[in-house]
Amino acid sequence: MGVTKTDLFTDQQNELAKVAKVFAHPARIAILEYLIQANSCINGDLVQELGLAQATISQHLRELKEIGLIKGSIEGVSVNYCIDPIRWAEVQNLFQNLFIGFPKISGCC
Amino acid sequence: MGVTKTDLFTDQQNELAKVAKVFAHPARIAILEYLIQANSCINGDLVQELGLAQATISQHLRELKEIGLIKGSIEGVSVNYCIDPIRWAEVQNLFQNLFIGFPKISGCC
DNA sequence: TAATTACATCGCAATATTACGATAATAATT
DNA sequence: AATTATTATCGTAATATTGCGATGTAATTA
Repeated sequence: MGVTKTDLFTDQQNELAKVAKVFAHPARIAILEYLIQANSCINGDLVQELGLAQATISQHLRELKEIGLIKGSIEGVSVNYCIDPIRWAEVQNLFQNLFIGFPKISGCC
Repeated sequence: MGVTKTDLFTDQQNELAKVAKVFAHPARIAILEYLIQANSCINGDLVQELGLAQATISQHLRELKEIGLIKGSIEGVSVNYCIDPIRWAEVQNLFQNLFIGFPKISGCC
């Protein structure tokens, strides 16, 4: 079928999966890492940096924006993107909460 | 096209994206959360718990196994699955390293 | 050995993702 | 107003993912 049965799962599970999906592409990881070190950048910078077409970068930026990880502000003729620190911490906690649920002490099998 | 241009990115970026893809489905999150609280379980438990078909659960288990997050050991006629603590910590670090790269102090835009 | 139990794999249909050329939209510049 | 620069959106082709019935496989039991 190809359609996820979201009604079978909790809101938290669906939310974490949706966020993880945004991290599930190396171009979006690369964009985030570039934003971390550059603090902010425009679409054209990323086209230069990553070697993907402008339309493709724009599409990845939209997905990052839709999940709230980045924000864009119009800066003259271009759009300045940067990480949203609030959302960033929120997403960090989402993953953290899953990981700390399994303490490494318990060697089961 | 539909095929990711992995050659444009670093091994680390591709690895993190590949791991994130495994987390990018609520059923796999649910399986991991179930394993955290139950310590170990068999395929049939998850079919009962999640309400997906046996073949579907088996497929999700394979993806979790392929990335190394879980291990399965034959237990009579069934297979006992549990989280691999070593790999779990490794994956936790992969995400952690990305998140701590952006300290929340820097309010940019 | 035949039947049973539990899981993996195959094959398929429905849907989603990825990449990009073409084109539209918006703001600055001439 | 026309041009330029930058980004967003549309449409499309190629590929990937999701879910499940059907079938295969391996170990246990009758």
